[in-house]
Amino acid sequence: MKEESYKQLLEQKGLKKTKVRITLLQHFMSIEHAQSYNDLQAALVNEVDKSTLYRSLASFEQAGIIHSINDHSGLTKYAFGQPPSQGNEHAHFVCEQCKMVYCMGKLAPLQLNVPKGFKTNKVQAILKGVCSDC
Amino acid sequence: MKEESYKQLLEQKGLKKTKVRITLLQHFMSIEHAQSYNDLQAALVNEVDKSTLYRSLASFEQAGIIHSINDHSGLTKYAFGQPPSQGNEHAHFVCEQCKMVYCMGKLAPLQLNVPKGFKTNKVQAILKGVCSDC
DNA sequence: AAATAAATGCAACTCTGTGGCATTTAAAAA
DNA sequence: TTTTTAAATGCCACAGAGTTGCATTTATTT
Repeated sequence: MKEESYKQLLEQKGLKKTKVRITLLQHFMSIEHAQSYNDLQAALVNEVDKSTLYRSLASFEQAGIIHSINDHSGLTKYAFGQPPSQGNEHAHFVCEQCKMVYCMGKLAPLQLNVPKGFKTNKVQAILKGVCSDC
Repeated sequence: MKEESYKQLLEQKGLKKTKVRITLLQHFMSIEHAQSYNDLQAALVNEVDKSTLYRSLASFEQAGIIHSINDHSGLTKYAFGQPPSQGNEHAHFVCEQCKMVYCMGKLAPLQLNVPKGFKTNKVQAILKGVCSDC
C-alpha cells in the first residue's frame, strides 16, 4: 500500500498527517500481530518520544484505527482494526511460546449463564495456545 | 468461620500461620468479589508492607488458595478460590458501573474456531455488564 | 505568507510491582 | 521450655508502564 493510502485514512478520520502518525500507521498495516509499546518503539527506531507514542496510540484508538488488547501479560498491546464490538466480536489468541497476540476472526456469540441480577453486555475472550509459527 | 479454620487451611497448604496471612485469608473468605492491591491494603488498614502483601498474594496463589485476574483495567485483582483450569473453567464478570469483579460459575466449554495451524489450549473469558448491586 | 490549533519533545511524576538485606517470628529440635 | 533454623516481614531502593504540564514545532486554515 502506498503512502497516499495512509494519508487518506488519517484525513478520513480527521487526524493530522504527521510524520510519526504516518510511520506508525504504516507499521500497523504491515504487521499481522498485536504490538506492545516496546515493539512499536523498536519499529520506529526509538526516534519517537514516549508520550508522543502513547498519545498517538490513544488518538488512533479513539478514531477506531486500532484497538488495544490486554493479554494477561501486564502489557497492553495494540492491533490494527476496529475493536471487537456488538455484532463484530472477535477473540484474541495469545501464543504461549512466542507470546505473540493475534486477532481471531468473528466469534460465534457465546452462551454463558450468569446469576440472576447480572446483565451481560459483552464478552471478551482470550485464547491461549500455540500459534502456527511455533 | 472461626479463626481455627483459617489456620487449618494454611497448615494444610504448608504455609506458616502468620498474623498477616491469617488476616488476609480471613478477608478473602469474607468478601464475594475480587480484590485489587489497594482494596487489600485498605482492608488491612495499611498496616502491611507493600512487598509483604505482594509476597503473601504470590504464596497464596501458588498454594491455590486464591487466583489472580486481569480485568482489562490495568490492575491485577485477586479472588478466593482455585484458578480456572482444565475441567474447572470459570469466567469473570466485570461490572461496568462499580468495576467490581466476580467469579462466575462453571463455564460450558466454548466452541471457537481458530485458523489452521493454531492450537487452543485454554479459553479465558471476561464478561462485561451490570452486576446485581447496580 | 501569516495565523491558528494541534502534535511533538522534554522532564518530572504516579502507580504497580519487584528485589536485596537486616530483623523478626513461627515451627522444629533439643 | 529454651534454643535453633528457616521462612516471613519491613524497609528501602529500584524498574517499567503510562500520564501530565509546558514550551516549541509543525500541519492546516485564512
